[in-house]
Amino acid sequence: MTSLVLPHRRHGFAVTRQQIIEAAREIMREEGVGALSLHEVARRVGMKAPSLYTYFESKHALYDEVFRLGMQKYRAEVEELERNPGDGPGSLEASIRHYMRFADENPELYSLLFERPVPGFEPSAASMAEAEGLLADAGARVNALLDAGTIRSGLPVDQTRDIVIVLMHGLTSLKRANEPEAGAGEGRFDALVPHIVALLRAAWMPEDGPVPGGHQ
Amino acid sequence: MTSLVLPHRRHGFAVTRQQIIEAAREIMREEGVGALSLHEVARRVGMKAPSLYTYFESKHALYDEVFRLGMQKYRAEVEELERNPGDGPGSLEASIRHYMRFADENPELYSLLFERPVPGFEPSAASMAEAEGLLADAGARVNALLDAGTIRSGLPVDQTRDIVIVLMHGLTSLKRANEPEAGAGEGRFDALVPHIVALLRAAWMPEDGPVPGGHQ
DNA sequence: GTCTATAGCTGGATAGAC
DNA sequence: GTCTATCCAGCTATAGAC
Repeated sequence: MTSLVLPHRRHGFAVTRQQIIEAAREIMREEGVGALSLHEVARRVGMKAPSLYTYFESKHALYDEVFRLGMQKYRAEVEELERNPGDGPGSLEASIRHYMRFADENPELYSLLFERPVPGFEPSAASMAEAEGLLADAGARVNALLDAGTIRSGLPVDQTRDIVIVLMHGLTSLKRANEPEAGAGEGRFDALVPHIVALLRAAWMPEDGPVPGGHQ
Repeated sequence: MTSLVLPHRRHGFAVTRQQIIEAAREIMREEGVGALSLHEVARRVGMKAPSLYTYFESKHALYDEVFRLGMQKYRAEVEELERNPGDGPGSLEASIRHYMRFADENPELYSLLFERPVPGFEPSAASMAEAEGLLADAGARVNALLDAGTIRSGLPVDQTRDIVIVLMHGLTSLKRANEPEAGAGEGRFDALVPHIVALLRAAWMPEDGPVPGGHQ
């Protein structure tokens, strides 16, 4: 159980590293993901830029760590969300709203994770593993919704999952581009969420039609 | 009919201006929209950077012109597409595929127009007018699809239009982030297009169910 | 672990000669 | 309309003293 990893010293190293990451996220949030600058990071943590190289090999390595931690954070939130039971339409709506809220609360993470706005930045293998885990999580989630009859598609799980992701991502991306000032739950695109849940519920279900109030 | 606008001289001014715009698009395509640099533009058109200020007031003004012309180009393509008749599912599928193809052929325009990746860049009033015209076009288009019974939503036209846009944009944005190398028509997300058309066709239509082959 | 110094490059924009 | 010169600033990254 001996720690093979941080902190190297009594506590300073890991703490400083965390501060650097926080400062980097702050800059990305304020100036855009592509505007990250090591000089500016250093300024904000009270250092000179070269000192940062003690903590990260390069600017890309800093991006990569923010990416990896961002994926972990999103996955942890989803896990927490699923601690509440439910396969019904309410839980699907909650998942979509959570995705939108995550983008609202962590725009710099949303952009870095799901929009890939930094040309030349490719996530490391470790980071990609997180991303693939997220996709697998989503597949399992959609599978449960299909089993419960909350959504019907007549398609393989993977394609159904992709349609759900397309809707979540389309809503969020358009909201951010067209209504960046609208808060969580506000605006044209948030208003569509219940209708989109109904759409997924009604699809390919000619026999009985949508059941707006039903739960299973 | 006397030209109130370019060219000021026999022909040189407008030509050079066009070359500058082309070079700018080229850079944005290669390096990312945010990486546009006037020095690099000048290099490519065989000038020095200060000379560009004869043609554009600032870097933002150049962005704005690319934005405006990009909107015009997309709208013109849509108009051309609609020259072929049709309110059926085939024409909806064609519209979605056109959106994806536009992003594939003009990634720098797609990003600039629909993703807003340049912090601090706000389109001018003239450019916003183009953007609003595009939204109106889309509304009219969706209205025709509703009238023809190709899609059914039980929602106001504006919300139906927004759902269609969400789907088109979600498909395209995810494809670009996750499968940037896939060509037009290729990949997981392109494969979803027919299913999404069927989804919009089947929605809120409990009486008769989807009619995959039907046209009106 | 942090610093100074520096290399070596990039950028947007303006003034003023021609 | 294009240029040179310049201003002033930014940046990533490395070398090496302390």
